[in-house]
Amino acid sequence: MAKSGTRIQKKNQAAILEAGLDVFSQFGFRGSTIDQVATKAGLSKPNLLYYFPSKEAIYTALLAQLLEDWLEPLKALDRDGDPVEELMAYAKRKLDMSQHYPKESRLFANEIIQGAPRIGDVLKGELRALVEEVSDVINGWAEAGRIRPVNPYHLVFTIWAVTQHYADFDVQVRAIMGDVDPFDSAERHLDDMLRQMLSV
Amino acid sequence: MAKSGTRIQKKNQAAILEAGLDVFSQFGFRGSTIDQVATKAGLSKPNLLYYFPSKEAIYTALLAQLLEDWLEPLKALDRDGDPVEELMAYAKRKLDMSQHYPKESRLFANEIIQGAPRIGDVLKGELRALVEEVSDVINGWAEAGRIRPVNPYHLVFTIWAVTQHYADFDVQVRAIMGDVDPFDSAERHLDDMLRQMLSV
Amino acid sequence: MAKSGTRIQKKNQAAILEAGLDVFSQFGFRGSTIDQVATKAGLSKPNLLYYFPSKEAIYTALLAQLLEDWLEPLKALDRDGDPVEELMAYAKRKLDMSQHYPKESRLFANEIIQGAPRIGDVLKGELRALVEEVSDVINGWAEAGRIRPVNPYHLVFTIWAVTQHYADFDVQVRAIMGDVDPFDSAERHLDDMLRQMLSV
Amino acid sequence: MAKSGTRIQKKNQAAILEAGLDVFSQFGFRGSTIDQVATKAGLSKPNLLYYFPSKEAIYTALLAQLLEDWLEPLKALDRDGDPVEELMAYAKRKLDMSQHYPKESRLFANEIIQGAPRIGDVLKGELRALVEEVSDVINGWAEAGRIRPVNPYHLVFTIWAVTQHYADFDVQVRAIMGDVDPFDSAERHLDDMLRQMLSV
DNA sequence: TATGAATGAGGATTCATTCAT
DNA sequence: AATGAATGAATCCTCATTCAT
Repeated sequence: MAKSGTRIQKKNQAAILEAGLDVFSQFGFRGSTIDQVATKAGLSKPNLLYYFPSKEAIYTALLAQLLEDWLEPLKALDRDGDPVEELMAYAKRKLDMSQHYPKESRLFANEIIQGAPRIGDVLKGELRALVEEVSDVINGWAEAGRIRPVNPYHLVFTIWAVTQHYADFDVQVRAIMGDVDPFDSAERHLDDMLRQMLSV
Repeated sequence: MAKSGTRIQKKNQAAILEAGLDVFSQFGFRGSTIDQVATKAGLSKPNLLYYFPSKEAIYTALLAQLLEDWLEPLKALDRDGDPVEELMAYAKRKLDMSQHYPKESRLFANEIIQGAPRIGDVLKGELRALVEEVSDVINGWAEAGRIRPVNPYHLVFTIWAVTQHYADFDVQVRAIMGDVDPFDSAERHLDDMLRQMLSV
Repeated sequence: MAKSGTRIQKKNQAAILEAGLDVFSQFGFRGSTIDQVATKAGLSKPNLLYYFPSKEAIYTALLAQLLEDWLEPLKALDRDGDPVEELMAYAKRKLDMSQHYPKESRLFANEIIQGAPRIGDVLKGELRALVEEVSDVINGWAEAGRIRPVNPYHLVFTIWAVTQHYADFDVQVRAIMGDVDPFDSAERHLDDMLRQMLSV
Repeated sequence: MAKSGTRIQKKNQAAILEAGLDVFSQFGFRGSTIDQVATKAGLSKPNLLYYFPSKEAIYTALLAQLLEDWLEPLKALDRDGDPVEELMAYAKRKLDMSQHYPKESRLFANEIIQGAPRIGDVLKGELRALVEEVSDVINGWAEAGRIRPVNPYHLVFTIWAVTQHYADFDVQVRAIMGDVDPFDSAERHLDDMLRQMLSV
């Protein structure tokens, strides 16, 4: 797919991916042009296409890279830890990602909203399996009486929805909250919400 | 903007708006073509442009129509009703909208994710004012000890995030839950979540 | 070509021709649209096409009507009148036409500049013959010593050029002269010029 | 606006401008198509648009270039020269331009006739100022008794009108004069006319 | 590695004209 | 005599991609 040799190659690839993230996350795949990406990456269009064979290739590379980061926190959930703390830590990590990597979140959101044409398989495969595992863990905790009984799927969706909202709907959130930084108070709210929902 | 006379006009306009909703909600504004909309509406491209002067006009008409429906439930919140019931009813309405009007939700999400270029003003104006009002109501309830103290802004965001997630991330939700209809269990979860968060 | 029956028909035909003159004289044939003409004439597009079968037909009708008015003053030149007075009267009539029918002049100019695709034959036929006649008259006058010897063709061109300039280059003339009405002083200038050129 | 580097760029730009002059001068702005220009320039349409961003840009570039050439002779008028000779030299230069650059003249005429939408400002600014200066010079000459008293504005218009007529109304002039080259006799006529008008 | 040049396939929109009523 | 509806053929312009160097 992408070249992976000298320093300059790596530098340019990184620049392209970063630029691609900027552009694709804002305008979506079809709404973005190679020119935008190339300009932002400081390269000429043909030179950009020397590193990635097509617009699609850049986008796909971004998505692939993104997916790993996306799934990773879920894998870190420890069935032997304290249930409430574990879930709250997971939510916290997701919120941090929304704060520090909002473009990634929006890129992902864009892809899903449009029907996940490029990552549908991952969703139905790896992600589904992962969530199933997590679901088992949560169900185990509930059966053991260590958390309130909850539908594990919807619990996971809730954490995703709430945390990603601050990245994906950033414009709306800030339009409503004005100059107050949403993240200053969001964590507290999330904490409270989960604790209420889960604590026995 | 749009003609508004005879039967055939109304019929075609409606067909165009419906087709536009289909297409725009899936591909976003830039990712959609007039051809797609025209074909789906059963019209030729120039004939479609006989009813709406441009691609943008269709999109704008959809957004405008959508925004009203979007803001309306919030206005229905009754400060003299039972706090928990009022908020749960609101959440329920939002969830119903996600279930029955998922395309509208995705169209809206698309617009917001891309920076709300066309409705930024509404967000900062009418929506912000509305949420501020609601925030006052919620704060009043909390101060009166009728619900647990919560950050009203984040409470509203949470309700939005969770309910809209089922429409906007529909593909992902279904990829994970398989053949089970998410909405069958979502309401129960939402109910439980809000009751835990709010009941004193 | 055009219907010619009832009052209403005549009224509408006249309205169309007048509107066509307005539009065509400003934007040229290709630069004008039937819609512009129809709107200005207070008719619907299809109704306009009920009276004239095509855009071209309106334009042609205008040109034809115009040509007569255009050639007519030349025919009025009287070989038995006073040479200088005759020529000055002719020039005066042309100047008056520029003042009172500038659109007609511009329509004509447009057509000629673009190579006279529609009236080339008239130019090479009727107009040429007319000018030849006039040329004979002028030459006769010169030979009789009643005016200074001049090239009759260029004399005619000069009269055309100078008088039509005030209509065709109206914008430029007014840009340069500011609020002063060019026609107030133009006639005097024209008079002087011709008298100097022609008087023995 | 236009690239300005390598040989091939200069070559293609020149080809485009030349083709644009051909086409625009004949059909006007709206009546011309990019395709016509591209074909005449020996380029594909998108390749043409690689050099100029739009149809308008080509036209504007032509007009800008043209305007300089257009104003220049006027600046050359020398208040310290012999009045009649200076004015006749100016007229001669204008006539030469009509002979050798008729397309430029027609392009200009087209623009003015249609209301000078793109150069109205230049007309009201630079051109007006220039003519005002020239007007002062001519008035000075007249007051000094070195030429007959004339309205300087109309004198200038007359020179413009008569000389440009041979370019702008070329088709008509040739239709009337047949095979005789108008320019062979035009200069003589112009000379005579100005001398009669101006000599004391 | 890098870029200037070129192009085919769209894609939005315009517009003269036709059709049905 | 009039109009609402419809369309095919342009026409301007964009853009991913290729080619030559």
